[in-house]
Amino acid sequence: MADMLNERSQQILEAIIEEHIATAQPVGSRAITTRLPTRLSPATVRNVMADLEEQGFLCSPHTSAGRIPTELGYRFYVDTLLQVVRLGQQQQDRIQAEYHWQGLQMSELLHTASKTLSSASSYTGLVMMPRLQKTIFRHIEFVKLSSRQILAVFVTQSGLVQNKLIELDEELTASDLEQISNYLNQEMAGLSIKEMQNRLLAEMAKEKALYDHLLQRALRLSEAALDTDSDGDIIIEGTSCFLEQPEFGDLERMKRVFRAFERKSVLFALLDRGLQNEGVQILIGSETEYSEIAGCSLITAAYSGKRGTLGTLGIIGPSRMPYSKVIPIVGYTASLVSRLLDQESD
Amino acid sequence: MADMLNERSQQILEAIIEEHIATAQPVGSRAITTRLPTRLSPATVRNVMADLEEQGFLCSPHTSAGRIPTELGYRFYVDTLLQVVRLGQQQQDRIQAEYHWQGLQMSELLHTASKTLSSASSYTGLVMMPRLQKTIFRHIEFVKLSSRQILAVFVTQSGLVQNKLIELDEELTASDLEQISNYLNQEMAGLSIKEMQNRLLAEMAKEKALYDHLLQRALRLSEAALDTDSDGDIIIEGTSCFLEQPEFGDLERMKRVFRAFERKSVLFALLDRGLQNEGVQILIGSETEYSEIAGCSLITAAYSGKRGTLGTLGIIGPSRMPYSKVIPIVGYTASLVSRLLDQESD
DNA sequence: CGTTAGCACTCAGACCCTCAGAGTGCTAAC
DNA sequence: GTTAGCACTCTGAGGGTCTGAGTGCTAACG
Repeated sequence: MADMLNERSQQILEAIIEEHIATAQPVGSRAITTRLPTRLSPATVRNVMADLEEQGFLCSPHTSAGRIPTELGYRFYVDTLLQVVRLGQQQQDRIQAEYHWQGLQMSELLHTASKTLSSASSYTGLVMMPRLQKTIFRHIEFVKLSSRQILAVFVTQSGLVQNKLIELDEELTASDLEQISNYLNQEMAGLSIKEMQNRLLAEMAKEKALYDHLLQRALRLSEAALDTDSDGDIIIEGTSCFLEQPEFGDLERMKRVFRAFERKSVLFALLDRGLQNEGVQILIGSETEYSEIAGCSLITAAYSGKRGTLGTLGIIGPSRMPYSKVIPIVGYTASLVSRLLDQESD
Repeated sequence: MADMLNERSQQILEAIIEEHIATAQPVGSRAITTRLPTRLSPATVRNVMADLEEQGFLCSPHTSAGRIPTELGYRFYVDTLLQVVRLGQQQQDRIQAEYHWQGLQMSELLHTASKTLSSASSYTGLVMMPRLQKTIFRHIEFVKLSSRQILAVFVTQSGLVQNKLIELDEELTASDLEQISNYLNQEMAGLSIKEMQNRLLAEMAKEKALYDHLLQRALRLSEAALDTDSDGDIIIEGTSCFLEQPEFGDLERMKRVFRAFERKSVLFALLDRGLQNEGVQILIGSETEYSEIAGCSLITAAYSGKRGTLGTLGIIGPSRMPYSKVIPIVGYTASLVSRLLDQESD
């Protein structure tokens, strides 16, 4: 792919894309000549631009406007031309300072992450809450609220706390509850929630005919406690950044984007895809495969606790986006969040 | 105030306002004649309209447009002309159905409330989370996560659960923790969090010289647990409804509104004001006293648990809003939420 | 004296035209 | 292969005109 273009064509493509990112305007041959290392006439640049258009890297909104990058153009730029620099120390410090780090709960930490992603990039910050299924069980506690009402509190290895109110159809004494939680804490520690659920189901099947009521209750109770309905929430911050983007001056497009933000399912699917990948993942325009957010790009990276990947975070903005600035921000935030989560679960 | 206008002027004002609410356009004398019970000529209506403008209820964007209501006009309409009907049974049912009621946690309940407010009204739903300070303490539990790390879980009378991670500078055994929580649960049940904090401070002062280490620790631990940083969050749903409103076609105004939504402090102050009032409160335009949301109106109502007011909920939208439809929605939602919260804390 | 018809007046918005500027592609010369 | 020159195209701004909606005023009417 990179071979399709000679050195000079690549330079010109890069210059066009960077100029367009800066100005949001179609770029003419004239403007490019000043940005190039070698002195070239506009006419020469025009020839090259015509070739680039032929090959699908550029297109022109109309005859007498300049050129703008296509999605293929951005993709080539990101894959081949762009060199990502690490984040400067002072910017790292500025981001880190936002997490005035005093025993934050995980959920607050992730809210902060979403906010800093947005403020540092001036695009919209996204953070996927950890998928409980994949986190590691650490501790469970049952709090008796009334005769038939129990609050289950469970904590994951990475410090995420989850509450669940359970209505009982039979009464359990405080010591029953203690026995049950002791059993679970001893037997299940170190399993993922998913594994734990499977184990519970297996035990329940095995013990079906058994007379050990307490065990049965334990199994049923913990099953209820782990039933994770609030799984996979997404924290979105800085949606108003979209209002600043000239390419969304069209209200119709803007509405589509905002509605997608409210439904969240689209963003969830996209962030979920990022779980598999190492490092920073970039989705440009229709690569997202959702027409609601046409013209948008997504930069994501997975964050992790001690025991592996927990979720993804990133930013979403128009495809015309300063990738070289945004990619390090996402990368740094992911590693910072991972580090902070590691600390937390000492 | 109501005496300033005779019967006919009031009818005409009402017709103008309702027409404007329906069309978002300035209303002409001609259009009004068809909406009036008594047959009048446009010329007569014009005379009345001129008077209404004189008195500040109407204004005209320019000479040859019709009239639009001023804030004073809306205020008079809401106070005097509008008769609020109760919500129809089928609409009540439709709203209530959204709360498929199976052991929801309070926070999910309130999220649902915000969503139904938005979807039922097609404006933006707002719900203020209860101010912990004012809720009633019910139960506290300490979960030992590691030697120096404790998770405090406390539950309020109305079923709100709050977690807090506490770092210790000295080690506490499991039985210490149990003693401490027993002490707190016995001594403090039924107090508001605010009262409880005061009580703790008083005890701490009194026992300063004392050698009862356990008590000292109990006091310090619970003080940390109750330190409510996440207090007063606001749940906003359906911001994209603003994009539909023709009066916010102007991007500048739209941006201001969205930024206010992101900062939340403005909305918080407004909802907080609604805590004092009985019934549904209506703030029109500049009555909100925040220029960021100029041209917006806020309809709010307080919701409560068994033991008094917990917080406020409502909707925000353009001042041109079908008050007669929206007010019952807010009122009904507030009472529904109150009822559900009452059930929960049996 | 309140109501109404008639009329002159105003103004926004649609429409059309023109023009300047930016940028292109092509051709021919370097 | 590169560049200068040139004819061509298209957008967007600016300005003029026209229409329709709506007004305020005046005078007549019951």
